[in-house]
Amino acid sequence: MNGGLRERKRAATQETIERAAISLALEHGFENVTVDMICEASMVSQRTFFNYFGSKEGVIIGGTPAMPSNDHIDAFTRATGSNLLADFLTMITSSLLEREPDAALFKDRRTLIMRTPELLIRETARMSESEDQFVAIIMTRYEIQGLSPANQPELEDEARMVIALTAGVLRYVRHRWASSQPGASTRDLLSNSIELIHRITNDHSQQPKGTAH
Amino acid sequence: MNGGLRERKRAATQETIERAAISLALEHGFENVTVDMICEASMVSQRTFFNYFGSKEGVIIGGTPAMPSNDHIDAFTRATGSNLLADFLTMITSSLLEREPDAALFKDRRTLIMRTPELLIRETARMSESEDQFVAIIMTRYEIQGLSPANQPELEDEARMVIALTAGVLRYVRHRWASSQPGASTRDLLSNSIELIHRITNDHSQQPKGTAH
DNA sequence: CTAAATAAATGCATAGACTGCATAAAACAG
DNA sequence: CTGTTTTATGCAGTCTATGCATTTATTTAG
Repeated sequence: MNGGLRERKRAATQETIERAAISLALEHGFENVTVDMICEASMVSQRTFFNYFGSKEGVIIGGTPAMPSNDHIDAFTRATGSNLLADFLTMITSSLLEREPDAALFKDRRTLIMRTPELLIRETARMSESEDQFVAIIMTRYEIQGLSPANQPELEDEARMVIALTAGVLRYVRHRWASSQPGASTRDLLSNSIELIHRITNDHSQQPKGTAH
Repeated sequence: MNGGLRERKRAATQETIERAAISLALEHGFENVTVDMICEASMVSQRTFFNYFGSKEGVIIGGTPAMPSNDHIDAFTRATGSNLLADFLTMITSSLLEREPDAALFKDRRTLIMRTPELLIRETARMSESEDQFVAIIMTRYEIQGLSPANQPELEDEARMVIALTAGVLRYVRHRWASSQPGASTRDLLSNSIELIHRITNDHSQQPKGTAH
């Protein structure tokens, strides 16, 4: 059942189409590439293309919304760290990185997404598509941390705000990813972003930063 | 030149189409309404529809990105308040509210947008479409506040993060708008949201909130 | 190994959003 | 009233996307 011919062929076809699409889009710009062009380059029918990815955008940003693995979720809900936003952001970025094992392809995708408004919009929207699931995950963490279920509504509000903020920050992170050097550490990038947020929300307007530390 | 027949007719046509579109979409759901249906209801050709709004979504969320008025921008750049994020958010929401004088129509739009994922995505994206202009506005404020232009790059980063965060928070605010009662104060909504953000970013995990304060 | 069952790939027809281009109708300026 | 400038429309065509029927390939049961 596993590793059968069918499964392997399916994976191969998917990869062929994806690579063709990314390559074409990098060369001509996403909006100047038609689905037919991608199909011809990857030798499948248009119908097959849509069977795999559902939409033209899907071939770049992924046909199905990315959900963190159970391991990541566990690590998040049980984290002892006190910074909810940082931990959540870490979970999300980890699962994004892990989704694409091929580093070069990962970066090509990022580059493409950042230079194509349409794609960036979609990718950003992905987070809120799964909003309810994320809320559930955050609520689990609250629960494990022993927060009283009494004020569940307030906690849920808080969770939604965390997700909204994360979606915003992710835009920033993606931008950095796309222009990063090979050795760049995502961990550092995240902690810098969190620090930046702190500066902003605790803004005292006087000597906000810059030369500081 | 002003108040001419042409201009008035144009405004009337636009309003007719918008009302027809919103009404139809509220009744049948945005995705079940075709452009042809809107055209028939408002007695214009399809071509005219696209001349006015550019896209099916445009008729709901507005054909052109909303930019705050000069008054709002001035108020923002010269604000003495120390909370950059709060001030920026205030400027944005004010200009959104002011854009639609008809309160009932404003709420219909919000309701529609919140119940239609596709529209919500677009509306959210609107903010980043004008990102560069917003960055410029924020930089002006920094300048007026006497921040050294020496660390301009860092300040620009900070500005972009503020915009990203605002985009996130706006999602939350819109949600509240759509479900709010007539008398609800936007000012209160904003200050509650800001407070929520503070709780999150200063999170101490122990007694984070709920019964507190 | 063969035949039935299952899954995948394809072709075809069609809807619906959107654009370019040419033309007709309306409003305006002098 | 006449020439100019804006709007409105018609029409043909492109492109994404979906439903349905058919063919082809893989798997599994006997």
